[in-house]
Amino acid sequence: MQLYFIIFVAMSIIRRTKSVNDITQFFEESKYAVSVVNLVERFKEKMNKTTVYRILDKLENDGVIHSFIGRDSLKWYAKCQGCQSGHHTDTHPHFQCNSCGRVECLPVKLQLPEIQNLSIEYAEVNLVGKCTECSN
Amino acid sequence: MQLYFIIFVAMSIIRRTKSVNDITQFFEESKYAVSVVNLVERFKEKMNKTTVYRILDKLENDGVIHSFIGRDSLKWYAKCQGCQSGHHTDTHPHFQCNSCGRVECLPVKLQLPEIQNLSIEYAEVNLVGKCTECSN
DNA sequence: ATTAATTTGCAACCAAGTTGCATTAGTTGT
DNA sequence: ACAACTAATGCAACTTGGTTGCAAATTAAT
Repeated sequence: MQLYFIIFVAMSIIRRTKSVNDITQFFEESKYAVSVVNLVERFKEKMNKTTVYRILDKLENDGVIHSFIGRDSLKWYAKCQGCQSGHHTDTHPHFQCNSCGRVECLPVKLQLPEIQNLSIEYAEVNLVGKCTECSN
Repeated sequence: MQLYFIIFVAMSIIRRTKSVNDITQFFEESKYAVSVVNLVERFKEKMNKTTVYRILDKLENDGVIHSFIGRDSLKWYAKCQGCQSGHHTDTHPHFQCNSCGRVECLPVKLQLPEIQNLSIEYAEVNLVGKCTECSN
């Protein structure tokens, strides 16, 4: 309830388009990462797939969401926590359950290996395995 | 020179098809990972793209090469060191230089984070940055 | 040598993602 | 309130990585 109120206020103040709001709100409420095909399917009644792609690009540039490429070659999106515009420092690992397919962001700091003579700008870490519910 | 001899002997003993040999030999000689588009382009005079895809699948299943998905959504291949058939335990990180585009396997053991209640089967780690030559 | 099994090429297809352009919606100035 | 402008959206066509079905060719088996 509070969440909806906050979203409503944010919508009123920032004044974005209806489409951008729809997708933004979806990410606010979603706990897991979502693939781009899923998003296009999910919003196909409300907007064109081109629009979905464009809004996702925009939201990513604005630091609202971040993306990564899954083992399925698809682009997956999830909301950012602590990412600034154009500077996604929050390169946490992503976990995909190969049983139920669910993808989630892991709240873990990565310790990147120090490689001689290589300057690493960011890391993409995808962990694949079984989630809690599927391993029971 | 020794390398060529070894390849020749291996070719004679294992008796694979010409196409499989061409691609296998390419990976023996190549130091870096190669994208699938590059491979199709590289062998387009010698064989059909369907054949390339099929051989890559086969070689990966046989544990000769391994693949990973790059930030460009493309499938990249590199030769395996110490991978057994169907069991790619050697999940080392891959590094892609975002200046020259070169992709290489890093001979580094990964320390995967222990996540509660998640059983992680494998990890895909892609590091992006600048390589030695490009950072000078 | 004839048959059976594998491999390859080809064309058509599928799906993710992009582009150009016309249309609509939203903003601003007068 | 209306015209003029700007930004957002829809649509269709296109590009590209990847797959599939089937026929032709090559290789292996009897």
